[in-house]
Amino acid sequence: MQSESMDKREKLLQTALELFVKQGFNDTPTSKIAKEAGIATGTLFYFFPTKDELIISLYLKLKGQATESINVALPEVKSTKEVIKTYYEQSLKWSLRNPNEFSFLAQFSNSPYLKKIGADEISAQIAPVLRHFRLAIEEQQVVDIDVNLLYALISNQVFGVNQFLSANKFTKKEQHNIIQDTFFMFWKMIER
Amino acid sequence: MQSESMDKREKLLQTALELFVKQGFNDTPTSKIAKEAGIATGTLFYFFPTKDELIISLYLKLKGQATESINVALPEVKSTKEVIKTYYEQSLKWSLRNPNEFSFLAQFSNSPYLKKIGADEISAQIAPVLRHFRLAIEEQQVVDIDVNLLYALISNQVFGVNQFLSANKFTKKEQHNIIQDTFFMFWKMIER
DNA sequence: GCGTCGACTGACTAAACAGTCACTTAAATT
DNA sequence: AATTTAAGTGACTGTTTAGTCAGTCGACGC
Repeated sequence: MQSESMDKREKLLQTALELFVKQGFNDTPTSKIAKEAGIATGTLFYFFPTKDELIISLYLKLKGQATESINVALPEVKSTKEVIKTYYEQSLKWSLRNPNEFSFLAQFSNSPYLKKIGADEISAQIAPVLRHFRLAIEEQQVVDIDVNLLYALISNQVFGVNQFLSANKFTKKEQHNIIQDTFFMFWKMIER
Repeated sequence: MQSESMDKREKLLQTALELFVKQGFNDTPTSKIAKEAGIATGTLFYFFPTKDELIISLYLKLKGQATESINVALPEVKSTKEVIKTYYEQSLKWSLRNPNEFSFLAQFSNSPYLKKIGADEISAQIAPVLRHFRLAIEEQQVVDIDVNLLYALISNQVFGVNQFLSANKFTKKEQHNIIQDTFFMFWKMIER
């Protein structure tokens, strides 16, 4: 039956995502998640021992999905500039394709829940990207700044542009142009 | 006694800030806030009819403080570039001087609580800054982009640099240099 | 056709919660 | 001196919450 029936664990995570984004962690009791998902509360705690672990599982799953989706498009063959451009575009496109997921990640990352995750667990995920950035700096293609600062700059520019694009209604074409233009600006900022 | 005894309303907001930043909205009951502040729970609800209103009051107070502290340093006489630079520096310095306040604002802004505030209330607060940015664009000192996009870019770069500076231990001098350098980069990005 | 095992259930409970209310206190007003 | 008013109290309550538990159910080997 695995192929036909919805995996209940997944269904719970999916429902939790929607409710957390809409109502916040505070105002979404586990009972509501289970009810909305059409699953017994006992089942929720069968899969996730506590509400905190449900929230953290959801974060790790979504963070993993985003990272994977972005990294898949980063083949080694491209030039350094192309790698950074691809990272920028893919991050932005993922965030626009998955607004709920992105919103949840932002909410989680800016809450005290973030501290409940091991720092290594985070740095492990961004390590491959940092390697690319480090390379770009060593090749002297890019200004000589701390690689973590570079990472913070690009991430937060992606966040800002997402904010702007989400707050307005643009056509696909307009969106594409804004992404291109803002990357051009970003590159101007960091190129040596 | 007003000058000697701590204003209880203020004391409650102050205590709430610390607990919200440390534990999140979820895990900070009103009873804990009152107890920690050494004030009866009834008094909390005397000043703030609901927990939500306490949270929103705190947000509005802090957002106002930040805005005021930044705007005070924006005299009209300066050149356009100086105005943007001052805005950048002041934002960053306020965030570094007030880490708890900044953390709370980030947590609030990325949570569903934000939607409980009128959009006008927010746009009213950033209006003066946007006027400056609009002027800079009209003067052709800066690339011709939507002023809201410019605002998003500068805000999020401030956020990113704050993240980087907070995550590391720098001397005042190093901090100052990083602020200068990143503004220089930012200006390179947006100058025409 | 018996036993076990993992997925799943939902009524239940103990604790915690936001918010109430009858009351006190102290200062200002009349 | 009497009265009103506003600030402040904390025990209390009805509700909600996260989490439990005794047990159902079908599958699958034996």
